Amino acid sequence: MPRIVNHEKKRKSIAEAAWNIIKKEGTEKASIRRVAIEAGMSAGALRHYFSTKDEMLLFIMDYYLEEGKKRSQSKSWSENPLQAVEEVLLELVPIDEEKKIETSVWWILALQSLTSDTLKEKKDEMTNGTYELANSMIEILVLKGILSDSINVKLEKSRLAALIDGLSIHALLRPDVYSPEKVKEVIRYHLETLCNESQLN
Amino acid sequence: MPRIVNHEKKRKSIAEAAWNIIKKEGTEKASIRRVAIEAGMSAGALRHYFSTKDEMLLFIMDYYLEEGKKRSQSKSWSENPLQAVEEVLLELVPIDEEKKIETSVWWILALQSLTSDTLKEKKDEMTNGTYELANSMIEILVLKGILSDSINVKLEKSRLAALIDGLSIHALLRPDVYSPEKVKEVIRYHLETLCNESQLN
DNA sequence: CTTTTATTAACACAGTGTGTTATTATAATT
DNA sequence: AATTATAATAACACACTGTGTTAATAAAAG
Repeated sequence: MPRIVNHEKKRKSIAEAAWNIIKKEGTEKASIRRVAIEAGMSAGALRHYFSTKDEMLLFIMDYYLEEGKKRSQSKSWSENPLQAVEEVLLELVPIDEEKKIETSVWWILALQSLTSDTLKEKKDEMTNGTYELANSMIEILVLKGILSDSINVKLEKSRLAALIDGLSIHALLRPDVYSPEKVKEVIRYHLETLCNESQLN
Repeated sequence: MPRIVNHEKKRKSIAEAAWNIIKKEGTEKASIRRVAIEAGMSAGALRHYFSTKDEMLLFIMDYYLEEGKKRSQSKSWSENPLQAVEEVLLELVPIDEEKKIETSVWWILALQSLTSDTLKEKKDEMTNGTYELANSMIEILVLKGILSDSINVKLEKSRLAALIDGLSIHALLRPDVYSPEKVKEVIRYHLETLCNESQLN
């Protein structure tokens, strides 16, 4: 009976409009009204697709995380497991302009999740990503027998996750000190210290 | 000629009022009007001491950083340099409720500094803290001859700073996974890996 | 007692997120 | 083809926000 429009498609187009604003002017400029205008609709119309702002922001993050996943899946990783791990970890760190924006939005949302009720529910889901990926990476290295025997696997997982997110935030806030090259260097250095000397080329 | 009031004292009392709100309800609830009421004055009066909200927030951070410094200066550090370094680093990480609040406000402000013009100027000053402290700690360990010969001092500084801030943010966002004990464990573990085996007790 | 000026209060303004209500448009039913 | 049900949209109202401006108050100095 009703006129039918592709709900999900419209949400995506809204997300893209919002992203354009965020890219240029930051998260807090992406108000519902501004995004609505950018997306070519009224604020009330937008509210029909996202009943709350946090909902919109969450969708945006999910959407762009998906995009990122697709990107990394289509990527071909190195044969050398150590190098492959390094490449995966580099995906988590803002080494180019696009990832910089994604990362800053990400951290802002993550910190907002401490006080916003809407975001609170998704907090763990949001913040778990790096931790799980770090775990996987360590496990891969363990399976491949590359890791030095003296390491504590459990602690290495926690350490790697923290290091990556620390680098992520430093690269964001102090790009002069933590340049993409520097970040890469630190990650490589860290991985090297985990390994048997004999495994290094 | 004019009535005289202690400007700085009033700013501090405002800062404390704001801090009370932030502690209970988060940064974004600390609006000028709310803080003014909490401090027992009108919004216009508050504006006389802080002409902008960012200015107020910056003062609050400075104020509480000073308090933190005083606290750590009055503290007595261990004789064992490795242990002393560990204790200093633990000061940077949200292992108790008070530091949790300080840290979350800190990160929120730091990330806002990416888009807010007022905060932008203070960005480096704000974000440099951990980096410089990490540098000092590594240098102390170098001077004491505790560090293993195989390490790259420069990279270790960057790595430590990133690790500490990463732990800081993880302890904030995932206190279930990164409990105070876990954080301590990771820091200790990291320091141990930097050292000569012979130096460890 | 008057003058001077720091301090305070009271608004106005544009912007925000969030709701509610009315209107439009369209697919299905009669 | 006319009617109807309802998704989609628009247009408000509301209580906030930060930021200004402008007038009133209070107290120290002449």
